[in-house]
Amino acid sequence: MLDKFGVARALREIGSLLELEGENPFKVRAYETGARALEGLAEDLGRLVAEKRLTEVPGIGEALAGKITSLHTTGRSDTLDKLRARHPPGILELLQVPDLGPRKVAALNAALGVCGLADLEAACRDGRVAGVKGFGERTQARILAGIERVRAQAADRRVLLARALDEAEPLLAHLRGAPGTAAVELAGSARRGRETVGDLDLVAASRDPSALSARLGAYPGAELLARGETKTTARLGSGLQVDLRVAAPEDLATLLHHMTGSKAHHLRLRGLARELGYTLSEWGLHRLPPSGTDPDTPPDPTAKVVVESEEALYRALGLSYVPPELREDAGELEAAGDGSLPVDLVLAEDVRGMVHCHTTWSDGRASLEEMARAAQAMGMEYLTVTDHSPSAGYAGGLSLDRLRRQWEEVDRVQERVRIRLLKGTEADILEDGALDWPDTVLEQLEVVVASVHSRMRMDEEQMTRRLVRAMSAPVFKIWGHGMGRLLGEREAYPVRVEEVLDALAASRGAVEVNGDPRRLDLEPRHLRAAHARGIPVVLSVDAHDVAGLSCLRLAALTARRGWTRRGQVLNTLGATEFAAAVRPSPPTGPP
DNA sequence: GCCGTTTTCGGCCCGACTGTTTTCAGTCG
Repeated sequence: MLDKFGVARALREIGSLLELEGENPFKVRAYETGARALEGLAEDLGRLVAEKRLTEVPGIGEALAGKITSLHTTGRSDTLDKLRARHPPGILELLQVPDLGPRKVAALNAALGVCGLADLEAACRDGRVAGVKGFGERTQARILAGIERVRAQAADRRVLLARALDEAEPLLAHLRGAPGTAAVELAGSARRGRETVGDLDLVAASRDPSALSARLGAYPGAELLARGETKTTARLGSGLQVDLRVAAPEDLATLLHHMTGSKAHHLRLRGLARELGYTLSEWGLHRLPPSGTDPDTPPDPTAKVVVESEEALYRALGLSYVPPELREDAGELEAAGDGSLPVDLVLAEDVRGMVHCHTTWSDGRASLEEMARAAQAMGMEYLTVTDHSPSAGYAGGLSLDRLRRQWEEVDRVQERVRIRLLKGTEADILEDGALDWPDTVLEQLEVVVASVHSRMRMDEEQMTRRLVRAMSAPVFKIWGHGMGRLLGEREAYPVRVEEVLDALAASRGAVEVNGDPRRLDLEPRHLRAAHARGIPVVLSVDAHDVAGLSCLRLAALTARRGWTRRGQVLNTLGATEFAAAVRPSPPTGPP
């Protein structure tokens, strides 16, 4: 019995092992496509299997449906069992070594019998790899270095988006100073706002590529790893890798688009281009020669279509513009084709109030007044003061007595600042799903964020019940950092999100997009599930100091990835409207 | 292995860079 992620893993393993055997690359890709289709499944896998409707899913045909059914119901597949029997167990980890693909792994295994990282390392150290046909001393040294990196990366592979953006900014400024350079832009997963980033992808428009790569090499701490005519790779002092691609100014738009990805989005887009009689690459959009033309005929220089911008590229393919944050092949191309893609995705600039702020009253490091003045200086119209509640003892949670005294300070500070301060709390969701303030207190507050901070190792059933109860509370509450994940440190807790969202939709409340660089929670797919239920959203900073207020941009990127529109975000409202929208006390109905 | 207004076969995205070659295969993104 495997869930959809387990089945997807098994399909990828089949694909990798087939690749190792030199199987048709398109067949190999079909397994990857199938795995992706499963992971993105909106419907329950069990139901699709039971109703024999798997082949209705694009990318899944008869053959994959059979294997998926077997893997889902029995946890096994004959194909996978046979493949595993033919290969030593450690062979797949060799594919993780940079510059080692299926062909080379197969060659090394055949010649030297290596079947694991330790084997391969030993073979490099005593020089046996260099003796294999197709390999040499340099390759052997690269493999050895690659093994080191695989091991290092196993601990800490990707960096947080916030860090990648912080590193990109001064580097971009540095490169823009290179002679003959018209533009340097950030691309890659950082531009798409992915929560973690493997490397920085930069693109540039320049008539003098070598000046630009020299400039990259001269960046303090940078080390050039590869340097070609149009592509340069470097490692920054921090260890972060940078890929810089250079094109002539007229090719910048297609290069930027290419390097922004995602790969899945590109695959679909290129297929679409081909259907319309074009071929798309980083070097532009070209009309295909008429079918039947000898493939060795040199390309027709007039076949190139002028593409001035990414917008123009999508337009040429009959699509509305797809912003970078949406380019994940998660339905955006279908929506861009039929005009249903949202055009008013929220921007950080749309936000008028800072939500979810801590102060020295609990575990914040800045005073209430410092936070208020900093938010005011950023142009904000209001700030919610949401310090921790009584059971958050570890975080200096407020007692009722201290909460009342905090209100007095809020009133005092309010007289000295223009920005409106809203009295709130970040209430703990207790083990049984109750909030840790009585309703009588909650109803006197102006904002309630409700979050889980303890007992996170419950099973899925318990956690779902707990959160369903919390989200069903009669007060209006904002579900704080919904899944409790800490990127690279702690997994999200197991919970049936959709049931929790159903409860929230039936009650009164909103979901938060938490901009803490380690959280970025709820994540995009769950945001889309919230939108589908009409649940409003707040972009929040969860700030514990003045610098934390700048997390707003990360919250906005994450919200955009979740297809969040401006009108769905409560803190794009003015202070009075926002306060009315989130007021915890239930509206007084007719008698 | 999947797919179909080119529809049950014959396609399937495309180019840069490296190393070991001596004309190209493999890998990567």
